[in-house]
Amino acid sequence: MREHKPDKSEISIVDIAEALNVSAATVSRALNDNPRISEATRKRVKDKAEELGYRHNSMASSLRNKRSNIIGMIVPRISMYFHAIFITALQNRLQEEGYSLMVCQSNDSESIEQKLAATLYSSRVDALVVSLALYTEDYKHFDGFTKQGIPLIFYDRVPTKTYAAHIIKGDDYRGGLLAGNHLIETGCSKIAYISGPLSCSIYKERTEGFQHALDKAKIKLERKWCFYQELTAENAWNSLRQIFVGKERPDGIFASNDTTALAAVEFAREQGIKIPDELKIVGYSNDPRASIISPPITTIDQHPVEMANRVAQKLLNLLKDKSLRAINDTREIVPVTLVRRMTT
Amino acid sequence: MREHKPDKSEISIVDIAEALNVSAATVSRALNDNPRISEATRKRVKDKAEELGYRHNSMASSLRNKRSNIIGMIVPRISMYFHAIFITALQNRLQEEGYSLMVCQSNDSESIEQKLAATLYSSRVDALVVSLALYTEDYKHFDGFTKQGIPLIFYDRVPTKTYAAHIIKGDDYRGGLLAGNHLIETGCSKIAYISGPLSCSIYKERTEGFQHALDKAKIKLERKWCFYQELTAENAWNSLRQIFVGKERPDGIFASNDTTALAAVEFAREQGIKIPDELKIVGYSNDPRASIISPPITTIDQHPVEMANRVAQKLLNLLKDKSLRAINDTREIVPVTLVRRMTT
DNA sequence: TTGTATGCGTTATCAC
DNA sequence: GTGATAACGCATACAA
Repeated sequence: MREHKPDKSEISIVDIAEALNVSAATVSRALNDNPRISEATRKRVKDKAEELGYRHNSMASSLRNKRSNIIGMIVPRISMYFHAIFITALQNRLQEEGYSLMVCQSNDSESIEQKLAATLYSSRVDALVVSLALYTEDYKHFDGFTKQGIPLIFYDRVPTKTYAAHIIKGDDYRGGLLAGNHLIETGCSKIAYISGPLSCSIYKERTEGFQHALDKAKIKLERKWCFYQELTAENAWNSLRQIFVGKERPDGIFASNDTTALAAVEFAREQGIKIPDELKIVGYSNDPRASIISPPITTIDQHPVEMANRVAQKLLNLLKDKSLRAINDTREIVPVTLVRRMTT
Repeated sequence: MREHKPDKSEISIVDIAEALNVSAATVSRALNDNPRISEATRKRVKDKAEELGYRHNSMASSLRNKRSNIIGMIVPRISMYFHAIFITALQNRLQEEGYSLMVCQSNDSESIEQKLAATLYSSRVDALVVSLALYTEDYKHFDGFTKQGIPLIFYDRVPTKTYAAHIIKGDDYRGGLLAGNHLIETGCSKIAYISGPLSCSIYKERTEGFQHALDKAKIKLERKWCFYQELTAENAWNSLRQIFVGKERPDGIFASNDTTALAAVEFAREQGIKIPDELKIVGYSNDPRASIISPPITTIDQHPVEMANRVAQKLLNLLKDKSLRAINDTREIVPVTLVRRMTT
């Protein structure tokens, strides 16, 4: 028996039903625009709902429907330009379809990534979109999603080993190749390379493409001029100091992100090294900062919006048609573009 | 009667209970580390849960508890440096306490902001954190939160009119004052001003502080050198062209964000105007781009991390102690700092 | 320390 | 076109 609760402020469909002398089922149907309900009742219900200040309870609804309409997302950091743009584009698209994005940051820590995966897993997200942390080489923490048939999509930084999931990534091999070819074509022969760790797919593939370009031109990549590390400005400066310590100096640098390319330009400025005459630089990502510094930096554009659109499309297909989930290891490659500026 | 479902893959506490010959209540308690349960049972339950691949269902839990452990958030754009840093700091703190952040972007559109507020409202977020869109001057879409006793906190871009909500904001008045004083002290007397629209609290207050500085020095702000508009690079260029169209030129510019200050530096470079000799520039926000351009830009730091920490603290207090919700119109001001660089 | 019973708010199924 | 009912999974009050 329902007791009288004078302070009961939350209105449920039952309250509306009572007020209108109809059943809760009818109210639910009317509110959901179910076609089997008369126009008149629909209106009566909606008006009364408005009047009573009813708000839909998506927890109850989700529990009943077994879907939360929430898409989980794990990214390294939202402050990275590429990811910020990607997230925005994805969010705009998903919002149109009634989904919300729950964006979490791993801060490039594998252990945080694991915790977030667990949390999102029990939060019952309808799908998970991930760009991996820098050193994640084991993907067990995502197994549950696939086992439960929850769509799992990796973008940009994707598994380097075989793993049952959808993958949508940039053409990093080509990016590395373009960068290498471009440096060579503009006359470089002694090239330094500052890369991210090879545990991370994007750096691994950029390295392969870059290496291929050098091999073709029979240019050797000097061991002492190669770095594989987290691409912070500070690390970049340390590497640059090491690279320019001796008499023999490179005439080109491929930096695997723009933060590092930026540091290289600043380093050269400090050292009085002329760009592009004495030193050419190519970065990666087309971060806005790359076009602001003097000289503006030649870089590789990854087309984050297009990548987001492809992820959105894949996601929506998977969400709408469960039968598509039988296949869970598709792979798409998004083209990259070299943007030439004044450092080459 | 429970039917046999061969493909039933989701394990509930009932399944664990049956497997262990205990009640569901016991399982629930064991899983939640309820002290009134024996160590032995707790372990048995947890082991079995692990074995069966049980995952907690937060929808059911939320429905029952009437709390979602989700904090809603509406920001203009996550690609703005200030907001990206703020969000990250807030998220890190809230995660420690078991809350998730649902970050939504208004894209500076009031109508999107309204929709997001409605969605988050029926998503049953436990609290809402908002930085307003550029032209939002009516706050009705947030009324529901306060009515339901859901903590509502505005940060940075806050209501300009009296509104029952918690406010944590930067000292924009002081920021404007500092910028004005600094330009005057470094010798400017003919000052141009490119501001955001005055519908937005931050620009309104920066304008007041700036105006106060000029008044004190008996410097008049020329009508034709004042702009109040969305602070995009494109708008900035248009304004700059208008400002520098005639013979009489300003010797100082206060740009109310760094995007605009950046444009001013580039404009000056294009026009051959010497900075800081012929023209001094002060920006706002301490965006990383401001320190990268040549010459690096003098700007105002808003201390996003400190602001986020204060919001987190306020939020957690409100969440933990419902009695605090009696007061819903507190106000905190976070100090700002002038960062002097080479444009002044 | 554990079990029983109940309800959170919604919606699908079946009946009329 | 509408109603009655059950069930989603969990956690609490109350009993034992």
